[in-house]
Amino acid sequence: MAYRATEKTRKHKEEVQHKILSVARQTVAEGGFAAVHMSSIAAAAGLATGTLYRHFPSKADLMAEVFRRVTQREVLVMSEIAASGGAAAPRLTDALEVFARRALQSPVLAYALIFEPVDTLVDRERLVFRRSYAEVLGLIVEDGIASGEFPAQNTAVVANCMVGALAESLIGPLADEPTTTTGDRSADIQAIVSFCLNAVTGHP
Amino acid sequence: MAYRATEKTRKHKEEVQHKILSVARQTVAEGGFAAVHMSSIAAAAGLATGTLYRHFPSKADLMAEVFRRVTQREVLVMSEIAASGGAAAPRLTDALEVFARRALQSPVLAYALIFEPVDTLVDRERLVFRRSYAEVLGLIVEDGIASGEFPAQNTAVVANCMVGALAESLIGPLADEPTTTTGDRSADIQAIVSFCLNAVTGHP
DNA sequence: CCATGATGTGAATCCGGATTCATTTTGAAA
DNA sequence: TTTCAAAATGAATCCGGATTCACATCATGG
Repeated sequence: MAYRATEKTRKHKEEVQHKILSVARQTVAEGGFAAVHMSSIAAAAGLATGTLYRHFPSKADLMAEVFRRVTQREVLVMSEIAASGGAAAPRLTDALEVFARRALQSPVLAYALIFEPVDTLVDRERLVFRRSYAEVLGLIVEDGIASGEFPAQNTAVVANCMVGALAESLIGPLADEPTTTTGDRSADIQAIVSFCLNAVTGHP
Repeated sequence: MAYRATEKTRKHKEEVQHKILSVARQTVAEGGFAAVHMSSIAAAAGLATGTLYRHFPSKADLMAEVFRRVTQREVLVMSEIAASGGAAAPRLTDALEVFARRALQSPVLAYALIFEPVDTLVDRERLVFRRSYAEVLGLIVEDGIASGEFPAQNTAVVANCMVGALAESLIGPLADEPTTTTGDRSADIQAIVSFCLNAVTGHP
C-alpha cells in the first residue's frame, strides 16, 4: 500500500467539482444550456476537457446536476414564503410574486429552467422542478380551503394551472430573442397574480 | 427549348410533397418529433432520401412545415368555436374544452406540439402557435368585457395565462413516459375550465 | 428518336461536439 | 528515493444522422 485518499485530497476534489459546477451554472445563466460546451467549461475552470469526466460521467449528468442545484434554490425561496404564517391569500400572492420577480430578474436563466430544450436527463429534472412548484402552491391552496378562505377545488390541477400560467405569461414571451426592454412588466405581474387569485378564490 | 414544366408535372410534384408531409405528420403523431428521421420518412413515402431534399431544403424546414399545417388546423377548430355567437362565458368554456379534449385524444401529438424539443425553426413556429391560441382566447375575453360579462382586465396576459394553464395541467403530465391510463381526466378538464372561468369572471 | 433539363437515387461524405485513452504529472506512503 | 495509484491532460477518435452529389431515369417539345 503506497497510496490512500486523504483529507487534503478529498477536499481538493470537492473544490474542483464545485468549481466546475459553478462555472457551468454561470455559463447557463448567461447564455442558456445551448451555450454550454464541455471544452469551454473546462477552459473557464482552468482544466482539461478530459478532467471533467473524472467528476461527471457525461455532459448530460453535469447539466442535470447544475439544473438540480439551481432549481432547488428557487423552490426553496418560494417554499419559505409559502410556509410563513398568516392567511392563505396573501401567502399565495407573495409566492406568485416572488416567482415572477425572480424570473424577470434573470430572464435567461428562467427561460433555461422552464423551457429551453436540453436533453432527456434535464427534462426529467425539469418535471420534478415544475412539480415542486406546483406542490408548494398546492399546499397554500389547501390551507386556504381548510380555513374557509377558498372554496373546495381540485388542488392538484389548480396548482398546475398556476404554474403554467406563470410560466407561459412571463417566460414564454422571453423566448423571443431580444429580451424586450421593459418596466411595465410589473403591471403584468399584477395581472397574473390577480388572475390566479380570482381563479382560486372562485365565486359560487 | 426542349423541356418545360407542365400541368401534369406540377400536379405530380404537389402529390409527392403532399405524400411526404403526410407521412411525416403521421410519424410525428405516432412517436413525436424524436421519431422522425429523413431516411424513414423517405422509406415510408416510397422515395429515396435524397428526393426529400428536392422538395424541402432541410429536415428543419420539413418539420416546420408539418408543424405549421397541423397547428393551423388546431387553431382553426378553436377559432371557429370562438367565433360562434352567444355569450362570452359559454364560448370560453367551449373553446377551453375543445383544446382539452383534443389534447387528450392525441396525447403524443399534443405533447409534440406544445412541449417537445425539436429545433429552432420549429420552436419559432411553436411561438406563433401558442400566440394564436392566446389571441383566440383573448378575443373572447374582450367580447366578454365589452358586453359587461367580465370585468376589465389585461386580456393579453390573461389569455397567455389560460394557454399556460391548459398546457401545463393537461400536457405537462403527459411528459411522463407511459401515458397514464385515464378516464378521470374529464374531471381534470372540468377543474381547468372552472379555474379559467373563475379567473376571468373575477369577483368585485 | 433526340436533346435538354427536371427529378429520383442511395451510398459516401460531412459535421461538430462529446467522449476516450495512452501518457504524464501529482500525492501518499514506505 | 522509490513505488503505487489517483488525477490530469488534450489530441485523436467516435458517432449517428443529416446532407450531398455523381449518376440514372424520366418527361417534354422539337
